Parts: sequence; C-alpha cells; structure tokens
Amino acid sequence: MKKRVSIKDIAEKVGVSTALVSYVLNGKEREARVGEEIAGKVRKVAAEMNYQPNLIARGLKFGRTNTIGLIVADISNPFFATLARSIELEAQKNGYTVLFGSSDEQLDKSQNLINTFLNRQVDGLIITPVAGSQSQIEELKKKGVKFVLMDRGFKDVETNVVVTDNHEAMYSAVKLLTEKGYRKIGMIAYDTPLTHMQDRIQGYKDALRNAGTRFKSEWLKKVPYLDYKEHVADAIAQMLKKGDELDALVFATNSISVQALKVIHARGIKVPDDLRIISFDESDTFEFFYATITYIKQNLNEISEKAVQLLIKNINATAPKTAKVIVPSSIVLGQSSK
Amino acid sequence: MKKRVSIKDIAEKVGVSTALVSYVLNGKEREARVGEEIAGKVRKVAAEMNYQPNLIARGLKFGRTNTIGLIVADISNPFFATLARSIELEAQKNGYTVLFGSSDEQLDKSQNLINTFLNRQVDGLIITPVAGSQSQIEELKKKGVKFVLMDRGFKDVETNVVVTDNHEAMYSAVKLLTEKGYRKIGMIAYDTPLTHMQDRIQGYKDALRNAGTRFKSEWLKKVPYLDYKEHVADAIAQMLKKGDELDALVFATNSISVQALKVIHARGIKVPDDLRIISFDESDTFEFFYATITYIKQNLNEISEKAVQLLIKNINATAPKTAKVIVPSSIVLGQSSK
DNA sequence: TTGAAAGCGCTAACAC
DNA sequence: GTGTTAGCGCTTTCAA
Repeated sequence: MKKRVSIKDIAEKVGVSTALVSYVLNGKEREARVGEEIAGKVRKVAAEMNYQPNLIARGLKFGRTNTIGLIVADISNPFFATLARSIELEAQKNGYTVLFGSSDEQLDKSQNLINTFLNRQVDGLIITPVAGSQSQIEELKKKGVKFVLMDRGFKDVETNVVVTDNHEAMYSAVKLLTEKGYRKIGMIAYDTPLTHMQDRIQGYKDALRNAGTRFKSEWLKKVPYLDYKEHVADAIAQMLKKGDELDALVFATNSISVQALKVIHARGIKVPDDLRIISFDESDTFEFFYATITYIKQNLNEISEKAVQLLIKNINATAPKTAKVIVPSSIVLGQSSK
Repeated sequence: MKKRVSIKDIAEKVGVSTALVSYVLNGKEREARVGEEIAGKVRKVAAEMNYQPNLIARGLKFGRTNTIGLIVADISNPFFATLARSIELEAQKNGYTVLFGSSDEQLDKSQNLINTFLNRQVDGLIITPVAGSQSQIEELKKKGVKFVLMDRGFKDVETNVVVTDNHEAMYSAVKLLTEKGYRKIGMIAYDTPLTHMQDRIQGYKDALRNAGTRFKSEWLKKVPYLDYKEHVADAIAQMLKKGDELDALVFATNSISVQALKVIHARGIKVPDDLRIISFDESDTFEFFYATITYIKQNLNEISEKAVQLLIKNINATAPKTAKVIVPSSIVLGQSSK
C-alpha cells in the first residue's frame, strides 16, 4: 500500500507548520486565527494531494476511536444479522464504525472477543451476553468499560440493557389462547438462565395462572441450545402423547418454532384444528407453511437503535448511570392461533 | 473508562525502562539479552497489573492494524451474513478483526464505507462490489490498497476475486432440465452487469444452445434489484401466459426464487407437474414448500475462507499479483426439477 | 545487559 | 497570525 499523505506532507508543500494545517483541516482556523490566504492554500493543497486523516493516530491522541464492538451469538442467524444491520446504520449516523464477532453462546469466545475489542480501544461494546458470563460483565463494570447488553440480561447484575418486553409479550400471547378457551397450553423454551428466556417463561406461567389454570410441569420443555433440534422433536412427542393432547403450544424463539413446525407437519398434526401455535419472532420459513403463523414481533430496529444510543450516551457521560430500556413488541395474528 | 495500564506503568513499577518491558512482553528477551530476573519480574508485574497492549498504538507504529474491512451488500441478508460469519472465523484464525458495513448496492454508500475503512487504516478490504463501482475499485488499485472482490467481479477490471463457478453451475442446472426433455426454459435474473449475474445468464444460454434449442428473448426476464418483488410477479405472469407455457424456470438468486414460488403458489401452478423449478442458492423458506426444491449450492465457507486467505497473502506480499479464484458449487436435487 | 530517544500522525497548549 | 513542541503507547536503533 502506497504511503498516505499526512498533515506533514501538506505542511511542507505549503511551507507552513503542521499545526496550521491541523487547525485549518479541523475548521479551527477561527479560534487559531489563521490567515485567509494560508487557510485557502492549505485546503487547496490538501484536496490536491487527496489528504485523508489517519484515524488511528487521532485515536491514539484522543484515547477514542469512534469504534464500537458488537458481540452477538451468531451473525449468520437472521435474527442477529438484522440487529447488526440496524446497529450498523445507527452507529454510522453517529460517526461510529462497528467491529463484530460471534460468541456462539460460548464463554471463552465471548471473553476472547471482549479482550480483542478492548485492546483495539473500542469506545464501547454492545453485547448479547452468553449464559454464565456474569463475571465477564462484572469485570467490564469494574474496569469502567462502557457497554450495553442487548436482547438479554442477567437478573443478578445491574447493567445497561435493552430488551423486548419479554414477559409482557409472552403473557399476551398466552392470554390470546386462554381467552379463546384453550387451557392446556404447552411451551418449548431454551434451557438458559438468561433473562429473555426466563421472562418469557414467567409470562407464560403468569398468563396461565391468571386464566385460572394450574400450570403442570410437563407442559414446559426446556431444550439445550446445542442439539436443540432433536430435543424439540422429543419434546413434541412427549407433549402430544395420545389421550392427553394439549390444546396449544407456544415457542420461545423462531428457531424452536421452525423445528417444531417441521415435526408437527411430519406427524400429520393439523394446525390450528388439532393444535394451536404461537411463535416468538417470525421466520421467512413460515411463508410456505400451510397455515399463517401467529407470532410475537419484536421491534428489532428499535432495540438496536436504542442500544446504540444508550451506548453513545454512556460513552459521552462522565457519571454513567445504568438504564434498562424495554422495547414494546406486538402480536401478528395468523391462522395458527384460531 | 479507567485508564489502562501501559508499558510505562510497568516500567516504573519494576524500575526499568519501557524498552525492557517491551522486549520481554514481546518475547524478544533473547535477542535483546534481557536478564533472567528482570524478565521474570516484568512478566509478573505485567500479569499483576493485568496489562493489555494498546493495539492502536502498535498500529500507528507499524502502519498495520490487523483489521480488515468487509463490505457486503446487506448484512441482514442471510446469504451475506453467512459469508460474514465464515470471514469472521477465518480472519480470527489469522489474528485479524473485522470491521463491516453494508453498501445496499448503492454507489455512494460503498464509497463511504471504503473511505471510512481506509481512514481507519484497515490492512485490506473484502468487497462485494456494487454495479458501476469500477472507478472506486480502480482507485483502490491505483492507491495500492490490498483488496479482494467476493461473490462478483467486473469483466473489464482485473482484480483479485473469489467467486462461484457461476457459468458452470447454471449451465449444469439447465442441462439437468434439457436432458429430461424440457426445452422451453425461462430464467429470471437481476438486471446488473456484475459478473456473477452475467455468467449465470450466459451459462443458461449456453446450455440451451448445446441442447439444440434456440433461445428466445422473452424467456429471459431481468428484474431490478429495487422493487424486484413486483417485477418478479409481472415476469411470471408474462412468462406463463396461457397457450405458450414454459416447461421450466430457473432463478438466478434465492430471493428471486422465494418471490417466484410465492407467485407460483398463489396462481395455483403445480410444481413440478405444471412447471419445473431450479433455484440458485437455497433458502430456509423452501423448507415448507410442498415440493422440495432443486437448487445450486454455493460453497459459502470456501468462498469466504479463500477470500480471507487471498487477502492476507496480498497484505503480506511485496509484489502482489492478482488472482481469480473460482469455487466449485454443487446441485442439490429436489422434486421441483423432476 | 540496559536505557535514552526518536518516531508513527495528529492535536493543542504555549510561545513568539 | 504562525510556529514549536510535547505527548498519546509502542517499538527499535543506537549508545552506554
């Protein structure tokens, strides 16, 4: 790569000091009282030489890189990719650039990414935290690193966090079913202590209780993130045993929904006649399912925008106070919950 | 954010110069012949103080940041998100971190991202170029910037590029159909001069010719990237006019395929009985279509890995010679091409 | 065997 | 009005 022109090159060419050039190029000619002609000449030469500032040098000087690090579970997952997209947009709007990485829900990868990003002097982090990463997050707090958790958080750690109204959303979804008279409602969720999942589960339970139905433990199946596909199949098999069929099933994520629908389809169960369905989050996959699917629609754009805004606010704040932002979701009605 | 410990802090604590610390921490104690005890002490203190190197400072010093910039059309598109994922992995394996941005197939956004990334001193770029961005790319070449085009390239600009065997892939797909006796085969593609599309179109035409069928211009519909959905619907309407039905349709991308299948489904056309279908790239959406879809499967992992490897090779090379890497694809057979 | 110092490109306090 | 200079954190040459 050819050498880039620096402020020094311009200074030499014009025959002034680098300071002058810096002032002019940063629009500080007024405060520094730089002469008209000189200023003009500097600008002209800078343009001629096609000067581009070295942001790394500036970053070193200021201790600020205008870069944020984004750590999601898996960027190839459309859910996170969509979040990433809006984060990119909002960051750019505010003059930030985004470094990204995928944690794969694994503690060591998460820690690695955090370290890498911090060593690269990012100004802050947006993280979808991995289960069990409390200590990593606590460490960030201790170091005074600016960060925002997104999509999920921890019950026992107070941090900046931007999440969907998980409890409320699942509560409403289940209420939708109870109001139609369905009582035997099952749920399949991921087996994780992270708040997004716990809140959804609690929303489900609370809705049942409020409808006067006693929750039965066999109605709730928790599947591990790894190998969830098999486990979903097993869960459905157990939940739909002959003689004790459930009226409806709610799924805690779209990946679970897709897998569940496949199994349901394969077993010849008719939706919604034999079984009612509601999904958390949509999926393109629903497109060609024979019945349209009722789902909880998170406002991903708002989540990402709020996360970026909150992060930037924190970066610029001297006395950072933690904030919890809850973004409302909505329910999109389909035939599956009829 | 609290002040990070620097090499200087360690030096002061141990009572040596920063140079010594640098040597030890970079494993150059042998060449620098640093004393055993001192070295040990430095390491111990560094660990105690939890020293982490400032990669920005190092970058300024070396003119190398170990960062690559990734510019895709749209990170929220699963196709590009999947590429991004493997790029992230391969980059990390080689000690690189990835900055990303989406061009939205727009020239100005593409240029903006290029500038931003270069100002941040990335060591190289991986780009899915936008139609008409030849001058941007030529400019990169002139500046001596290290970069690799991915997924698509330009006919008239020689660059490093990693692409699928687009011509071959589409040729084989259409051949599959002609060998079954189908002759009236239509294609819907994006209206862009970029090589990936042109090669696919040429593969289609060549396969027809080789089967002894004269290509009719009304068999090929080119839709714009923006509003492609309506245009796909129109194209299908025109191509499937009563009395002159086509035997089969091939689609140049998965997004076109999905939209086309929706229209086909809505119009009550039976696949494969009334119409045979082959898609370029898969989509989760196919999952619940009543017939399994035959599609060309690109090797996305290999494309991304090769792109990263080629880029890094170029970054380290003094005399860079451009390379064109063609990654073989395969065809996954479904019912839709029966 | 160790340290002083220059320099990567930029900014800004200070001096002229 | 304009220039000098120190310094951000790190590496490395050169001198001691």
